[in-house]
Amino acid sequence: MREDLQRSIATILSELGVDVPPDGVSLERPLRAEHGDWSANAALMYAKLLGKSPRDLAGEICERVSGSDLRHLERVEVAGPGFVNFYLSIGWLHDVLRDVINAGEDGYARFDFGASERVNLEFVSANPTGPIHVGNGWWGAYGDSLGRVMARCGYAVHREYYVNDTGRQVRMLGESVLARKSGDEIPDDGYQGEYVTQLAKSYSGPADAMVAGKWASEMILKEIKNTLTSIGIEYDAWFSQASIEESGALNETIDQLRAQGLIEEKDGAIWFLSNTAGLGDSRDRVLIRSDGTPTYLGGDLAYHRNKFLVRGFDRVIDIFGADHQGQVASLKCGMKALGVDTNRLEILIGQMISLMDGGKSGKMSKRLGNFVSLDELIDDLGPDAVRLLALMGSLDQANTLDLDVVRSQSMDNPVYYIQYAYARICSLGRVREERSIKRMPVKDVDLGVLSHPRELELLRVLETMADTVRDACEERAPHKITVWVRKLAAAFHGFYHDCPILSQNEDPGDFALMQARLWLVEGCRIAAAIAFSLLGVSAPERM
RNA sequence: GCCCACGUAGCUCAAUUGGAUAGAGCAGAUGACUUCUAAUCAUCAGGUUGCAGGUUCGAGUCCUGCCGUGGGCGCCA
Repeated sequence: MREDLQRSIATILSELGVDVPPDGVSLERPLRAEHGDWSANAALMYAKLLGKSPRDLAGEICERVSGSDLRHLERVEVAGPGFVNFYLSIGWLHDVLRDVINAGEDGYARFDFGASERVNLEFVSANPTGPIHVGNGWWGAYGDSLGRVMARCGYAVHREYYVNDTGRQVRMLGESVLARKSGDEIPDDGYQGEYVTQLAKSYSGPADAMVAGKWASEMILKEIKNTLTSIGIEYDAWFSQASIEESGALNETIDQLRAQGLIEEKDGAIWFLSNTAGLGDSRDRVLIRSDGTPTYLGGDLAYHRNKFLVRGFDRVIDIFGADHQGQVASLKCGMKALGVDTNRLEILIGQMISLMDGGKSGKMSKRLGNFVSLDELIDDLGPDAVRLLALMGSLDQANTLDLDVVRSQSMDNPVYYIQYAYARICSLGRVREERSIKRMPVKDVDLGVLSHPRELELLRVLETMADTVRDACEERAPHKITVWVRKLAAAFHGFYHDCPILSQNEDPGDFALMQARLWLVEGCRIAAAIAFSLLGVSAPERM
C-alpha cells in the first residue's frame, strides 16, 4: 500500500518536472488519526523548486491522485501548510493481517536488502580479568539483538568477541592470583575481587605471573561465556589477541603503513604518524613499545586489518563502551591508511551504565572488585528481564539503573507485560482445543468483519511491524523492536479486555466474527514471536 | 585546557532521523473480575524538551555560544 502511494506520487511529481530521488518520496504515518492513514510532504519539499505555493502544489497532487484508482483509497485531502493526507478504507488493514498470516513466523518482516553482505559484528570483548559487569551485558544484549535483526534483513552476520588474552593485564591478574595464594599483598594495580581468591585456591601451576595469568584468564573466560549464554548471547568466534600478535599480522600491518611513510621509530618505539601525517588523529600513536611488546592499538589495527583485508568482510561493526571512544579516531585513521573505506567501519559507542544500589551510586571498578556483576543481576531478575531492560533504550543514552527499583518492580517488569500477552494468546489456543472449536482456513474467513476500535488499533500496530524491523536494522537500533512490541502488547491487552474471542454463541454472525478474531490473535502471535526472537526474549506459553 | 557523547513528566526511557497538538512505564489519585489468565483494562494528574540565539513553511531533532553530567586525552586496555 505504501509503495503504491509512493509510486503514484512519484509519477505525478515527475510529470510536473521534479527529479524524484531514487529511494522514493517521503511518506509518513501521521501521529493523529484525523490526518489520515498516510501523509506526504512532497508539496512542501518541492513547492519552491516549481515556483508554486505549497498548498497549490498539494492541491494539484491531491486532484491527480484522486483521479487514479488506487486500491483502498477513500479520499485525499490537503491539510496544514501543504500536506497531502490519504484516507484509506479499513480493508487495507485486513490485507496486512492476511499478509502476516500467509508469510508466517519465518517469512513476515523478513528482508533481503542486506544482500548477503558479510558483516563482522564485534561486541562485549571485555577483558577476561574478572566477571563481566552490567554495562557489558547491556551492550552485549544490544549487539546480539542487532545481529539478529541484521540477519533477518539479509546480512550475513558473523559475531565476534575479541579476547584480550595477552599483555600487561594478564600479568597483573597472574600476580594477583599468586599473591592471594601465598598470602602476600595484592600489587597496587592488581585485582582485588573475591573471585581472585577463589581462583588462587584452585591454581596449582608454577609461580610464574604470566602462566598463572593465562590460566586464570582462561577460567574467567569460561565464566564469561556461561554468563553471556545464559542471556542468549552467542558468538561465531572468540578471536584471540595473542594469535594476532603471534601470527606476524602486526608486522604486516606496520610494513604496509611504513610503505606509505606513516611509520617512525623514536625512542626505541614504533610510532604510527596518525597525526603528523595529517590523517586527523589528535596525536601520534605507539604501536610497538620500546621493550618490543605491542600496544593495544597495535593489536587492534592488525585485528581490524585482518577483518577487512585478510578475511574480507564487507562491513565491520564494533560496539565499544564509552570508555574506549578514545580509540575510535586512531582506529579509523589506521584503516583509512590501510586503504579501507572507513564508511565500512562503523563504531557504535555505548554510553556508560551507572548503577544505584541502596540509594547511593558508586563508581564500579573491576580492579577494586566492588562492582555488580552481570551474573548477580541475572540471578536477581532473570535472563528475560535483563535482556529487555538492556534493550529498552538507545545505545547513546547514558543509563541509570536503580537496583532497588528494578528489584522491587521485578514482578511488575515490562517483560511480563509483553510475555503475558503471548501467554494469553497461547491460553486462547488451549481453551479453543478444550471446547473443540474449529479454526477455519484463513482463506475462507472474512477478515472484513474486524471493525471494533480495539481490533483496528491492533491491526494498525501490526501494520507497522515490518517497517520497524527495517528501521531497527538500518539505524542499528534494535531497541525499536522493544518499543514496538510493547505497543503490540498494549493493543492486544486492550483488545482482549474488550472483545470476547471464543464466543459460545452459535449465531452465524458471531461465528464469523470469532473466526476473524482467532486469526487476528494468530497474527499477533506470529508478530510477537518474531519480535521476541529478535530481542532474544523467551515466548512463554503460560505464566 | 582540548576531544567525544548526553541533557525530554518526580523516576526510568521513547519520539516515524526536520513534520501537524512531544508519548509510554513506574511512582500518585479513582474506578472495572460470576465469562477466554486482573502479571490486565479505563479515567485523572503530571512539560517553556538545560539556557540563549540562528537556519525555514515547520526544530526535542540541524548550526553557534553558554550551563550541567558522563567518558576520553598512557610506551594501560
